[in-house]
Amino acid sequence: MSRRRAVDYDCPVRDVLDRIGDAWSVLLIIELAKAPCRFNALRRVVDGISQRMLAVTLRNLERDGLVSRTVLDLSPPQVEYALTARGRSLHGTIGQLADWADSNQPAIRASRANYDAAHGAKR
Amino acid sequence: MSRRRAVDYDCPVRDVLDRIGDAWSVLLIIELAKAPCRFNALRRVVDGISQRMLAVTLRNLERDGLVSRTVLDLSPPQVEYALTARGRSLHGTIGQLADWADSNQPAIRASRANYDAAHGAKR
DNA sequence: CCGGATCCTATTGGATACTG
DNA sequence: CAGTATCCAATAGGATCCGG
Repeated sequence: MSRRRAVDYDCPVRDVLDRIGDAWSVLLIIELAKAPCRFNALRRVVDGISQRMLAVTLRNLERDGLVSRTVLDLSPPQVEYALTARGRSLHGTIGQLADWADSNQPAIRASRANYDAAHGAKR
Repeated sequence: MSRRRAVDYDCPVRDVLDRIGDAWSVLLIIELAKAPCRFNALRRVVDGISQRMLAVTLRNLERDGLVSRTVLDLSPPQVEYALTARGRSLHGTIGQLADWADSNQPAIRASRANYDAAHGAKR
């Protein structure tokens, strides 16, 4: 995901962190946690994601067994994406982090402003 | 951190996710959770991190008030890095995720292997 | 010992156009 | 509708050299 490290640190947490780290995965998981959704619907609701990244991210999530992909053979064709049990489980865990983020966001913002003021404003 | 999105999605969780997402921050937090540590000592223990990224990452962590930086005026100079209370708090939350990662790692690995087998092996 | 400044390459990811 | 393929600009990050 991110740059591949020179020495590939074999930490079991890395895989998950890489997935969490990328901007869109989490957004998609959160969105799909609300309800299953189709490709273009996701595209509209996520706002800002490119078609390419949506496809790539969904494929990765599916590959990890976090999201299921169901092709409905209709015309026009439809594909439904939904969280798997594992995906929902991860969503729960992410919730912890989101809570932490929410409650610490103001303090962090403040720290940053403070830091930037102390050191050269725009670094 | 990652690419800046065209439409800057103003989600309070993003900041934290970006920090978590980057490879080294979490590693450093985990390391510093064990004990405060000096620059080059960190460099040795983290293994694979470049001098530049260590400096950059530490600076970001300090900026967010997650890590404290204490200059000991000795010869040779020493700088001690340590988790702040907020840093420790985040470390705790990360623990949740690490646990999830540990217990789901095998299943994820399996899913990937399975997926890769089903679709063109190396995609 | 701690780190900033540079240089340079690999990767990321948006835009666009095309297919089933 | 649901993607894939190609092109290309921007960035991340390693290597290296240097100063405090």
